[in-house]
Amino acid sequence: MIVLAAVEAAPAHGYAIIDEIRRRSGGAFDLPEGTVYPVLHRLEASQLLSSHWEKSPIGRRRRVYALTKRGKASMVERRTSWVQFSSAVNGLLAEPRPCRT
Amino acid sequence: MIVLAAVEAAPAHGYAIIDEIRRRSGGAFDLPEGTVYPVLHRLEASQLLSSHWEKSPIGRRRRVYALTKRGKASMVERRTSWVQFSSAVNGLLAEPRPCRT
DNA sequence: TCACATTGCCTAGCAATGCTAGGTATGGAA
DNA sequence: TTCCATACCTAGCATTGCTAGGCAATGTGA
Repeated sequence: MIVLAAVEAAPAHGYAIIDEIRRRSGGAFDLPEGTVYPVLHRLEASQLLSSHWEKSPIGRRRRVYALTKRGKASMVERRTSWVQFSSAVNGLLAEPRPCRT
Repeated sequence: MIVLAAVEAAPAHGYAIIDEIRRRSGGAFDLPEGTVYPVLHRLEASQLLSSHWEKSPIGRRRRVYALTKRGKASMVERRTSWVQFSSAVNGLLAEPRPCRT
C-alpha cells in the first residue's frame, strides 16, 4: 500500500519511489531496495502497476511505474481497510482498565 | 502487540484472549488459535509474558498469561511505535496531489 | 447411552514477505 | 583511473499468519 501510495500522485521509478516514501513519511520509512524492487514486481504481476523503460535526462535507463485502473481501485479499498485496521488497533490499545469505570 | 494489549488489563488464558481481542476490536480481529498460541509461546520465550496453569471453575486446565515487567515496558514502546507508524502511514496516504495546491 | 458441541490446549508445515548481502551497469567527479 | 551516486536486480534466510489437523475433558440433547 505504501508503494502504491507513492506512485499514486505521479508515475515514478524505483529509486525515486524510495526517496518519495522516505520524504513523505518524514524518514519513518526508509525502505531498502531489496524490499521495494520485489514489491514493484509483485504489484506489476498483480496488475496494480504497469511499467515501461525510460531514459533519465542524463541517459540512464529507468523503469517507470504507474498505477493501473485496478491499482487505483485497490488503493480505494486499501485506504478503507487501513482506516478500519488502525481504528481497531486504537480500540485495542485504548482500553487498559481492569476495574473502575 | 495486540495480544500483549489484551493481557494488559488482566491476566487471561488463550481462549479468553481471543475473545477479548474480538470483542475489543469490534470483530475486526478474529484471530485463529493457530495464530494466537504460537504468539503466546513466543512472547513468553521473550519474557514479555509469564504463565502458570490454573483450573477453571468447572475443572478444566488453563494456561493463564500475565504481562511481566519487561512486557509492560515493551507495551510502552510499542504504543509509541504504533503512533509513529500510523502517523507515517497517514502521512503517506494523505498526499495524492500531483499539482494544484 | 452415545454422539456431538464446547472449552481449552497444541503443532507441523505451507506460503508470503522483509531484508541482508551480494551482483551488474553507467555517468560524473576527484 | 578510481570512486561515488544512480539505477536496476536476485538468492536465500528468518520470521510469521494461518490452515488443518490432533488431544483431552466436560456438558447436552437425542
